[in-house]
Amino acid sequence: MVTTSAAAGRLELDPYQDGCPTRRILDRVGDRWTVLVVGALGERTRRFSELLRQVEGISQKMLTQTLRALERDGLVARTVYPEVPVKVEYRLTEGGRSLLEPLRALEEWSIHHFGEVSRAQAEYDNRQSA
Amino acid sequence: MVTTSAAAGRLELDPYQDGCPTRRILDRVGDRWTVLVVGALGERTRRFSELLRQVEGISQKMLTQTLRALERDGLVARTVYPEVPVKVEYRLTEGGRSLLEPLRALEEWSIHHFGEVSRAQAEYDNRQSA
DNA sequence: CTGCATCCTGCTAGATACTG
DNA sequence: CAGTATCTAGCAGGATGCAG
Repeated sequence: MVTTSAAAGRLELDPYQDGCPTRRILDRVGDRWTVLVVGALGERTRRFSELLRQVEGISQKMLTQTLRALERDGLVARTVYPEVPVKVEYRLTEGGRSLLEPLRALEEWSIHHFGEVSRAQAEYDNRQSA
Repeated sequence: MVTTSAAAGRLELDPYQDGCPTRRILDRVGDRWTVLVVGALGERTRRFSELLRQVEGISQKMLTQTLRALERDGLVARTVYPEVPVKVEYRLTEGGRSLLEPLRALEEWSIHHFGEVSRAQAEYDNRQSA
């Protein structure tokens, strides 16, 4: 892992620029299901059907799509066991595991600030209707 | 993810559960424009038109929408100066600034892993067409 | 079991025009 | 300058059926 000296090298890859390549990454990473699927794979290797059950609300189509994208990005590895019926396992690659940390940070933030945000929303809505 | 030691029996905040409230937060936070707008406000207070210019590619509509959502969440404060023409400034609240860190972590990750991911994609696409 | 193809729908976001 | 309102197109994503 490269250590990140935060503010230093921000100029080369400025995500505020429209064409900036990091935007593509941020888009994928910010995807609703990506976050949850990567999280679900954080603990251990999982089968397709396991993921379908664990990530509540995801459709088969979106799970497939999300996994394919992650595989293409080299963040998830896919292993097919040619049994009958077929068994397919997914696991995070090293890159995928490295993504786990920033995502956990986000999740921690969500949990920690949920109450605060909810209160703010309630107040805001109150002011509006008043 | 929620596997922070104390999280044993907290069904309420399991983001894998469909109804989990943290999902709403993750959804907003993971939003394409939210990340960029919060980032743009990280440095200092900015005016509407400044943001419109800085966050390249965002439409006026989406900027307004994103700012309203952030304001509602209590993450951004809005100040109107009743001059002519009107001047409106946006700044991060304390909560908003606290969000800055996990977002920066994500951005750092994107920058550091961009090359790796690109290579993986190229390889993947090669295998497909072959 | 896993996953692709197809069809169909609702919402999202862009463009445009108008206002305080 | 900083919005709101309306209209529309495109596409994300659900449902279903089929295949390896």
